[in-house]
Amino acid sequence: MDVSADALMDIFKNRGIRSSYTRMRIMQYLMVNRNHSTADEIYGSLVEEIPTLSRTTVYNSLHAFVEAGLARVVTIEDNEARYDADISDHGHFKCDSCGRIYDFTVDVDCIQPKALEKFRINQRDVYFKGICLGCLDNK
Amino acid sequence: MDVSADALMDIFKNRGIRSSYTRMRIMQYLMVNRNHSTADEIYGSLVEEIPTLSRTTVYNSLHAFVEAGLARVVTIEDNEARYDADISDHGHFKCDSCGRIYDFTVDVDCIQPKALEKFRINQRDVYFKGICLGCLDNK
DNA sequence: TTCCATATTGTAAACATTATAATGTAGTAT
DNA sequence: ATACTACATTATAATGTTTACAATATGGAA
Repeated sequence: MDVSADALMDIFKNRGIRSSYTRMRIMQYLMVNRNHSTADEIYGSLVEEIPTLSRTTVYNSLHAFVEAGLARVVTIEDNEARYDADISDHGHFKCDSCGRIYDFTVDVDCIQPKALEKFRINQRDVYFKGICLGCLDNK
Repeated sequence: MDVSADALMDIFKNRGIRSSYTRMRIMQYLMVNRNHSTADEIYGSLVEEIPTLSRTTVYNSLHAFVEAGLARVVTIEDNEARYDADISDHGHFKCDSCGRIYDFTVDVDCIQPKALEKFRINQRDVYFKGICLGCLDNK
């Protein structure tokens, strides 16, 4: 699944954020590597190709994407923020053994807490943890 | 809601972790202040009463509690871990305006993702964000 | 009371993230 | 096309949270 530069420029323009080569490469990375990368993983991969890349730029860009609704932060682990370009409603499962993060579909509408009836809910996150099938089989 | 030292010593003994004054005070703090405190908030409160208290001890104790199943980590925000002595199944709502964290009851059994059918699920977290009623009324 | 495993402490280090100020660039207006 | 302006990028330094480590103190069993 590749993403053309033209398509990205359109997406950025629609969301009101400026296009740049770096920003496009970061967004492409998120869209191609759907592995819920950390900012540092993105930096480490892209700096080989863009030697002048700065960590701050990665953080700035990711924040801009989140603000613009183009990506979500996944805080399933307490010591690092991960980023996900899939903004459709879905949950995340983290395997405590191999560390992989799996997506799964969730009907968030089945969660309608009475305590929040009059609250304005902007974001719903569902995080599960345990052992994935592959790691269970390896024992 | 107060918690006697005797009751706490029993709880610790049942879970196989050693009792100590510091540890009991940290657990009491979590059980009385059900406000999903950060490690630093707990340290800041207790150090007035236990001047020799060390941050490391707070972290160690909290980790021990989580390991023993006496507390849960709430990672609703990406830059800080919060701790919750309420280990019953419930979700967390964070108000983006006032920052308060609300509990709400969730029927987690209504979430049965097919993709995870053969996975072992050990922990389920539901995090919502938005604006709470109080903050909505203040506008 | 003695002893050992473990808890506590202080310091320093690791780690992720943010602040700042100078420089570079995209995109609009001229 | 050119110039201009707002914004993106960069390097460095600082912040904030959490962990590593080694010395000391303590809980609980023998």
